[in-house]
Amino acid sequence: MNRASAKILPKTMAKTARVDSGALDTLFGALADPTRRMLVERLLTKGPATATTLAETTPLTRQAILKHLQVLESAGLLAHERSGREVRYRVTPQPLASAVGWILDTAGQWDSRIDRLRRLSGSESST
Amino acid sequence: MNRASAKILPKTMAKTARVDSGALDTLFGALADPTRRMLVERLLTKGPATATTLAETTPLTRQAILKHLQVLESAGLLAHERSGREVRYRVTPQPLASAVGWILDTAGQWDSRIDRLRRLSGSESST
DNA sequence: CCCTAGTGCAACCAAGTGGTTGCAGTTCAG
DNA sequence: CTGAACTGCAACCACTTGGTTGCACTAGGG
Repeated sequence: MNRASAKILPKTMAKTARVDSGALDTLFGALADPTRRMLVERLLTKGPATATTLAETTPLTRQAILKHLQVLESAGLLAHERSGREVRYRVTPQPLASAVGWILDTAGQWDSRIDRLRRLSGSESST
Repeated sequence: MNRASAKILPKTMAKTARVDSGALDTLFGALADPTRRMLVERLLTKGPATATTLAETTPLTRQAILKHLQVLESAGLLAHERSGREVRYRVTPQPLASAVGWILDTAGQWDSRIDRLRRLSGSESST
């Protein structure tokens, strides 16, 4: 998503959601990296943590992790708060709804096999 | 998704979650570009088309569009078929289920606000 | 058969990404 | 106060990415 900023998109998509495409760019872009997804999962399961702490359990340097955290934060998936000399990051998963929104909305243009998608979405923890 | 090699995803994705991270990389990566999302939407709403045709309605060259189509195809979102001297691309949205799967699964780790996500999933196009 | 429309490379380029190292600034503990 | 532990920049590097141009190849149509 390098030279992407304001690209022209057809108005054919005049229906739902419409989280401006830039947001989707950074959102999907943030999600497109395994390290970043790992960080999100980690922060979700083990709670808020600092870049330094997170870096300890990876082969990456603190700075690399920091950059990832910042990418995630700029996508709205994280927030940070300072506590003393530490900076703790936590997940703010709301933007994920935009992603799911776009996907479902888009797939909705499609045939009827969308039903499979819908069912899938609902079968994650129940059946 | 730069240093990530292209992976092929099995069509046996009846089970959503755990789609191996490489597939999610290319999937989210493919979705992280507005031009690419535009192409998917276009192909969905107006049906299959060739790279040349698609390029006519954008400021980009045929080759640029072609590259995007190939990225989408390697993410499993498109398939192409030759017909005479034309090559027609069509959307194969199944992989989107993986994306939704990961998101819902991940967000499921979270609190209970996941409910909002769930509701969103079910309210996009209540046809 | 020859011409044309359409596809398929491959080279090339600028800018973006993921990652590193090094160092300066801050905050807490003795 | 002094030092250790953290955070915050900034420079730098190799590799990817999105895009271009140019040209060879292929399939049909007159």
